[in-house]
Amino acid sequence: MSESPPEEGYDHAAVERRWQEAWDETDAYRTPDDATDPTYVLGMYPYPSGQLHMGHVRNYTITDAYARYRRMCGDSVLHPMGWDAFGLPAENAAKERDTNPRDWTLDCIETMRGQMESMGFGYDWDREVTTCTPDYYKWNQWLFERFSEEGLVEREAAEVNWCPNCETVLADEQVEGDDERCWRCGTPVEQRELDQWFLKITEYADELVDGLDDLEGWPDSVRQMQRNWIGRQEGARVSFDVSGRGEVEAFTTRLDTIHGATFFALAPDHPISEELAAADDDVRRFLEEEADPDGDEPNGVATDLTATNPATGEEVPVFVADFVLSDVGTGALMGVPGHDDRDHAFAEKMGVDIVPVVAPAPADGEADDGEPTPPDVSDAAYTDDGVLVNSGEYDGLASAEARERLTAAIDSAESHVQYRLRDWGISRQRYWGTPIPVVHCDDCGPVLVPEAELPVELPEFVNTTGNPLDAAEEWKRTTCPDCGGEAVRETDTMDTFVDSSWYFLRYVSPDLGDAPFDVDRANDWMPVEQYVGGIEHAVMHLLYARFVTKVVADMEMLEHREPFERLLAQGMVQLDGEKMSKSKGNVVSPQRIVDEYGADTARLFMMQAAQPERDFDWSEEGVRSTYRFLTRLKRTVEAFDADAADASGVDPDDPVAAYVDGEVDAAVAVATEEYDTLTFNTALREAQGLVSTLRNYREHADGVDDAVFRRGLTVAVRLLAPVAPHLCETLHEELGGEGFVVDADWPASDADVETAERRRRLVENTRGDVRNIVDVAGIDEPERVDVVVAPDWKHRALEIALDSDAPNLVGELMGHDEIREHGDAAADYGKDLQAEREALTPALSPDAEYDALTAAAWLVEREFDAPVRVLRADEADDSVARKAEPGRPAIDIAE
RNA sequence: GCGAGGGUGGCCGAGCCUGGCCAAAGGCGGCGGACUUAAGAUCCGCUCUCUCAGGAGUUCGAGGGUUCGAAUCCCUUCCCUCGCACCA
Repeated sequence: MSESPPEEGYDHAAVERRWQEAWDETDAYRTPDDATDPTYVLGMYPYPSGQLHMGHVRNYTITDAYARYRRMCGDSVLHPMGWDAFGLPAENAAKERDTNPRDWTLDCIETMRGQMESMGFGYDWDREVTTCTPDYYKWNQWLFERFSEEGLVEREAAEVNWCPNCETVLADEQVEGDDERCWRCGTPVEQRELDQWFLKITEYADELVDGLDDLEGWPDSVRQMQRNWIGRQEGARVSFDVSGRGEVEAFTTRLDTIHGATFFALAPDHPISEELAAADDDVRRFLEEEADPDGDEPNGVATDLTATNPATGEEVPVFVADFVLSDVGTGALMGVPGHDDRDHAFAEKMGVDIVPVVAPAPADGEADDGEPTPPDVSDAAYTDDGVLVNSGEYDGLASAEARERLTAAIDSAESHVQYRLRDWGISRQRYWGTPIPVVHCDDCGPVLVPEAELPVELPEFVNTTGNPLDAAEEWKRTTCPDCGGEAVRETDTMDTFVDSSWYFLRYVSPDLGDAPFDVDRANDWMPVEQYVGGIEHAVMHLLYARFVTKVVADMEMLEHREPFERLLAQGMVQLDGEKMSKSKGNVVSPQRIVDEYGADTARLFMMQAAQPERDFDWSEEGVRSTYRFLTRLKRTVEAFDADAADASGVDPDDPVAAYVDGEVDAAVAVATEEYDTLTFNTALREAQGLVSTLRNYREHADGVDDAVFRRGLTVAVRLLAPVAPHLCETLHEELGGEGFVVDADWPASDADVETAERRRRLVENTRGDVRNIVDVAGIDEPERVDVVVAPDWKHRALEIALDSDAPNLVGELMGHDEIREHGDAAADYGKDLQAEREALTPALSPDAEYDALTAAAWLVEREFDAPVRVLRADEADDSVARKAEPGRPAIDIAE
C-alpha cells in the first residue's frame, strides 16, 4: 500500500503494525473495572462519517498523548472511545445507496475504528459505546422517563421549519439561503406548529450560569459563550394599564427610567395587536405589509389605544412595532427614548416626546451641589446609569437604588429574572434516532412506555419521503399501557444531543444491563479530568451535558454536578490559512500521511506545530522535517552500541559527560511541566533539542560516556513516547528496556531549571562572543582560543551587589577586604556594577562556570578547528583575565 | 453594537502571566561549506543594518504612558478571527 518511503526514512509501516498488534494482544490499554479513581481523559466522540479527518487526528492525538503521559507518570488512566452514531446523514446515505442507516453506520464505524487503530490511539475498546444500538438508546429512553417523573419533560406546540415536499422538520442549519429553502429539494420552507417534546433545561438556568464561575479549567471563551447563550437578565416586570384592555405587562432592566417612558409598544403577534388588526385597517396593513422583524429599521404603527404610565400617571401612546419580539420578555415594552438607542430612533420617527430622566452622575471630584444637569437627549439617548432627574420624589437617587425603590413602590412592578435560554426541544421527525418512549391513547393522552418494555426499538427502515416511523404502520399500532385500549406510538425520535449528553457516563460500565451506569464506579471515576474537542460544541453539547449531569445528580445517581473538570477547545488544522473542507478541495487525507510517513510522524508534526488550542497550517515541509527527525533519532539509537560497557554513574572527571547529563535533566524538568499543561509543542521542542545535543555529543566529543549517552537516549525516547508511541516502543526495546514504553516510568529529574538555563545561556553567549570576535576582527584561522573565568572576588562582588541596598555600592564593596585588596580593578568593577545595578542577575559560581565552559569547550573547538583552553583567572595573563566578569568570561584568540 | 481571542524577523511559531541575560528559541524557506561522480539524505555555519576583538543602531500592528529599563505592564487606535445581537 505505501510507496517507498520518501527520502531515506525508516520502515514506519512495519514498526507501526508490529506494535499495534503487540498492544492489541496484551490488551495494553484496558482499564479494569476495579481501577481506583483513574485519570479520565476523553475526546469528544465522533459522528461516524466513515473517514477520519485531520480535525479528528488532532483531537485524539491530544487526548492520547496526555493519557499516555499520565499513565507513564503512574496513574491508572481511563481513555475510551465511542460513536455518536445516530443522525440524519446516515438516512440520506442509506437512501442514496439503497441500504439502511444501520448497516451504513456500522460500516462507517468499522472503517473509522480501523483508522484510529492505525493512528495508534490507545483506547480501551472494551468500553466502546455506540449510541445507535438498543443497548445504548434504551437508556436515553429510560432517562427520558426519569426526567418525566422529575417534571422535566413537557409537550407543547412549537414553531418548526417544515418542508412540505419532504414532509419533515428541518433543523435551522438545513434551511438555506435568504429565501429559506429546503437544503435537499429546494422547496420553500414553511413554519408549522407541531407538538414537540421539551426537556426543561430552563429550570437549571441559574445553576448552569452560576456554575460557570467555578469551571476554572475551562477556557474563558467557552464560559462566556454559555453565559451569552443563557442570557440571564435581571430586571422587573411592570404593568401599564392599556385603555379598554386592562393591565399589560412589560419587562425592563431599566425601571429607573420609567418616568421617561413616553410610549408603549406591542409585538406584531401580541394578542392585543392581533385583536386590533381585526378592527383597525392601519394596524392590519402594518402587520401584513410593513412589519419586518428582520430589518434594521424600527417600524411601527400608531393605535388608538393609550397606556397609563404607572409612575407618572400620564397617558402615553401605544404602538404596534416590529422591533418588539414576542419571544423576548413579555412581547411588550415601555419605550424610553431618552435612554435607549432603539427607542430613541423609534420616537424620532413617530414624533414621540423624548424626556431625559437620568443624568450622568457627578464625577468624584466635582462639587456635589445636588443639581445634576439633565443630559441633552434630543440627538441621542443617554444609556448609562446615573442620577435620576425629572422623576419627582426619586430625583437625586442613583439608578441602582432607584430601581429597587421603584420596584417596591409601584404596585404592578416586581423583580424578575429573564433568560434567553429556551427549553430544549428534542423532537425530530426522523428515523435514525432514539424513539421517544411514548404511546398516544385517545382516552389517556400521551403515556410513557413502561420501563419493563424498554427499549422501544426502531422498526425496519423504509425508504420513503417524510418520517419512516410514520410509515411503519405495524410498529406504530400498539395498546395503551394504562387502559389497554388501542393506541399509536410516538413517531418522533430524539435529538442526537441527548445521546451525547451522558455518553461519558456509559464508558464507566458500558455493558451494564440494569442501569445506564454503575453509580459507585461513576462516583469514583467521574468527572472527566480532561475533555478535548472542537469549539463548535461550546454551547449545545457542553451545555446539554452539564444540564443532564445536574439532573442525574439530583436524581441521586451521581455525586458530581459538573461532567468535565478541564476543557480544551482545540484549534483547527488549516491549509494556507483556510479551513480544510471538501467543497474547497483542500483536504489533506490523514490516511495518505500515515501511508507515506507513518502515524508517528503525523502525530508528532501536529503536536509540535502549535499550541493545541490554536489554529495552525498544515505544512508538507513540516511533516517531512518531522519524519527526518524520527529517522535521525532511530539511527542514533541504532548506532549506539546497546551492549556497550555499562559504566555505572557519571565519571566526575569528565566535564563533557556531566554537561550532557545536566542537559538531560533540564530537558526532563522543562518537558514535564509542559506536558502537565498540554503544551506539547514546547515539551517536544525540548525533547528534540535533547536529541540534537546527544548527536553532537557523540559526533564531536572525544568518546562518549556510555551511561550518560544511554540515559540521554532513554529519556528522549520517553519524552517522545506519548506522541510518537510506535517508534518509541522500538527504540525502548533497542535500548534494552523492559516491557512496553507505554508502561515505562516517566523520567525523573531533580534538575533546577534556573541553573540549567543559566548554564545554557553562559555557553551560548560565550560561543556567540567567540564568533563575533572572529568575525569582526577578521580572523581567518584561529590558532588557539582561551576562555577565562572571572576571579572569585568578582563573583563575590556581584553577590554582595545583588543583596545590597546601600546607596553607594562602591563604598559598600570596599568595606570587604577580599575585594578592596584588588584596588583600582575592584573600584572599576564596582562602578560597573553600580551602573547596572537594577539589571543585575545572579550568575553561576566560578566553579560551575568553569565546569560548564570546560564541558562546552569541544563545541568551540569543533566550530573553529582550534584548541580551546578554559582557564581560571589566576591561570591566565592578567591583561586578559581582567576583562572577565561573572557570566561573561574573557576571551583571547590567538591568530 | 456587546463580548472573547489574536496581530512577533521572508513564512510558521515560542516568548508576554512572573519587565532586564531578547536582535528575540525552534522549524520551514534561502545562502555558503563538508560529504558525494552527481542529486538526495546527513552534518557545520550564515540569514535586520553598520562594525575598528565580543561594539552600535533600528525592530515585536500604530500612537502615547509607567519605569533606570518594555515584545512583555497601562491607555488610545487600526486590522483579523470567533461568539451574541432590533434582548426591552
